[in-house]
Order: sequence, then C-alpha cells, then structure tokens
Amino acid sequence: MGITERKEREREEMRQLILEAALKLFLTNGFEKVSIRNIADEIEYSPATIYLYFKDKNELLFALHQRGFAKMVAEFQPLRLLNDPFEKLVEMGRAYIRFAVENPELFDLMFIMTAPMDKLDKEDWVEGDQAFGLLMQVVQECMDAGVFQQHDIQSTAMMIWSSIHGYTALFLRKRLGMFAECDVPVIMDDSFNLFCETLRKGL
Amino acid sequence: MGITERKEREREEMRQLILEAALKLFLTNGFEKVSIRNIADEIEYSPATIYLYFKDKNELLFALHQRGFAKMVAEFQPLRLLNDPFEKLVEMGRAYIRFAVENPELFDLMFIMTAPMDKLDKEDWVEGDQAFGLLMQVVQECMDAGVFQQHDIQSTAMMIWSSIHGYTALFLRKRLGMFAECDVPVIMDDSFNLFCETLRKGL
DNA sequence: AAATTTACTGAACAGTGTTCAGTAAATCAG
DNA sequence: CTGATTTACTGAACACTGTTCAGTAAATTT
Repeated sequence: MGITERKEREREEMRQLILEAALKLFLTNGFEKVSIRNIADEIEYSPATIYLYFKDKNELLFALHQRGFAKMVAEFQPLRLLNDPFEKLVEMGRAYIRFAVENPELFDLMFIMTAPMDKLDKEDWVEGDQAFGLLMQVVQECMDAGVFQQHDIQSTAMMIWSSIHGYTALFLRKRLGMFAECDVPVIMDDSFNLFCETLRKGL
Repeated sequence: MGITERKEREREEMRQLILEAALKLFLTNGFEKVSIRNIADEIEYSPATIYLYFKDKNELLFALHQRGFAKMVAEFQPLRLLNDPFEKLVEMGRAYIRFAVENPELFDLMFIMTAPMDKLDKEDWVEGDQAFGLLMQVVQECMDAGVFQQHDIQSTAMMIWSSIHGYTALFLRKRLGMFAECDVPVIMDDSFNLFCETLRKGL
C-alpha cells in the first residue's frame, strides 16, 4: 500500500515548503516582522494550513532552529582537519563568532531568542547537547596534550563557551554602543585573542 | 510664574506613575505578557494617555531599562569597600551574575532584549557606558597592582565582561538544557571560579 | 456509486501597538 | 468676570497579530 507512504512524503514536503518559505522571510525581514500570514502568503496557502503542519509558531521556530544547527555543524567540519588541539579550540571559537556575525537571525534563534525554547520539556535540546559535546571533546584533547591542566571538563567547556558566547550576545543585541562603531570589530578581535592567550597561559 | 513649574512636576509625576505601574506588571507577569492596555488599566487611564508621556513602547522600556541600571549600580556600591583589586573584580562578576539571576526581567531588559535599544542612535547608552567605565577602572587597578600584565584596557575589560555576560545570557535564555537542572548552579559556580583562577594565572 | 476520510480555507475571536478627532477642564487675555 | 485658547485626556478606530473552527471540496475506501 504505497498510498500512505506517498501521503507521508507529501506531508513532509509540505513541512519543508513551509520551513523554506519561513526561513527565507525571516532572513530577509528579521524574525520580529514575519507573521504566520506572511508565510502563508509566500507559499500561497491559507494561514490555517500552517497549523496543520506545526502546532504553533514556536514549533515552527524550533524546526528552523534545528536547521541553524545543521548549518553550524557543517561550518565546523573543516576544523576536524586541524591537528593541534589548542588551535582547533581557537578556530572553533572564531567559527562560532563568525557564524553569529554572518547569520545573525539564525544565531539569534539558536542561542538567544526565548520563543523556540519555551515549549521544550527538559532534555529535548539534542542539537545544543551535541554541539557542546564537540566542544568538550576538543577541551579534553587540550588537557590530554598538556596544553591545559586537568580540570572538570564540563565546567571548563562551559567556561569557554560562555566566554565566547558573551561577545556574540552583546554584539547582536547592540550592547557595545560605548565603542565607536568602527572600533567594534577590532576590539572584539583583540579581546578574543587576549582570551585565547589567557587560556593558554592560565588554564 | 510657578504654574509652568507645577505642570512640569505633574508631568514628571505622571511619567513615574506609568513607569511604576509598568515595572510592577512586568516583574510579576514577564515582559512578553504586558501590553500598553494592561498598564493603562493598572493606573486607570486610557491607553492613549500613555502615548502623551512616551513616544512608543520602546521608549517606555528604555526608561525602565535606566531604572534597572540604577538598581544594579546601587548593588555594586558595597564593592567599593574592598581593597584588593582582584577581589573587587571577582566580586563584581559575582554581583553581575547574582543580579541577573535575581532580577531576570530587569537584566533581560538591560542586556538582552532588543526592544529598548532599537531607537537609540549611537552613543545614547550612558548607563552602559558608565557601568563599563567602572569595570575598566577595576581592571586598571588590577594591572597597576601587578595582578594582571599590562594590556589594552578596553579589550581586557571587554574580554572579562563578555565572559561573565555569557553565563547569564545562556542561563536566562534557557540554553543550558544539556545539564541536569540541579547541576546548573554548581556548574555555573565552578565555571566562574575557574575563569577567575585562569585570569589570575594567565592575564 | 456511495460513504468516508483527508486537506484545506474563510471567517471569526481576542488580543496587540498606535493614531486621531473630539471633549472637558484649566489657563490666559481683555 | 467673560470669552478665547491651550492643555489633558479619551473612545473609537486602524491595521495588525496568533490561533481556532465550522464548512467544503477533493481523494480515497468501501
């Protein structure tokens, strides 16, 4: 009975169609300014239809959020080639910041916006979990290689992630108004390099 | 002609009345769930009245945001008594995190939400500027005392602020789902202590 | 061919931020 | 004190928002 399979496939195609349209609109107009009606218009369906494929707007956002992680993980792949674990860590941080600056809307959805996380009960956040696992792995390598002293991995990884995340969060939410606009990138860079140096010397 | 003075005073009182009501509602119900109409109801005025005192919702939010900074600065005062500059820095970080955890809505407004910063043209962000100045001062003291090596102050202060801010941003936006809920505070604390230790050794 | 399931929609509900003509009171000028 | 003007406020509306639900037309099953 291939008919139910086809139905299911069509259903999945429709979901993807919605997500694609939503992503396109979000990336061009920003999240705040895109409504369910806009998305419905884009795919030439009624707004009510969207609710046949997603429970509510948050679920739709969460689906996009997963796409964001897929993209980020893809961009992290080249790092696997690096041999020096510390260099790998540093480049990972740089990639994180670069991703945030180049994909502000996606990054927002993944790490800053409240909306997509509102419904999540407990440990459904597989994507975040995996990404953090990757970081812990690299940190472990640094410790094994003697670049860092032995410390609790979770806390160490958390410390590094938080630090890197801080830059992006403050930058994306426009909290660096105390610097001249043109100085911001260079200060961010200097600051990041200083952090790396400090880690290498002090951790 | 004391009449214009009285008018001005009454106007300021009205502004404060609105802000007080708004803050009360925001802190009890969260920012997302409070509308201009709610605030108007609370003070028993028409919604349109609020627009006679604030250009739009963002301006109202920005006014509250300033109150948040006032409260934060007040909580930072006891730190002035500390003599050891490094201890001062550490306690400043701890106070920042504590403020975020104990006043999540205010902190959100001050450092995470986009809304209040949307209209701000360039360097209107006096509050943030002052707070950052305070941090730079302490960092300078640490360098002078020989706890840190000499580095560019702005970048160093930025590095420290970002790092501390990262914890709070990830925590408040519920991105620590990879840890068991009960572990979060202890990991945050371990991680913060590790950061301080790393700074002392490596900076 | 008839009955049933599926996919979709128009219209509505209750809410949002914001504007604006209109009103009543306070202030000013003569 | 009276009439004109300014001030403070409001009700109603506009153009949105997310979401629901009865109703419809097509696809599928019987």
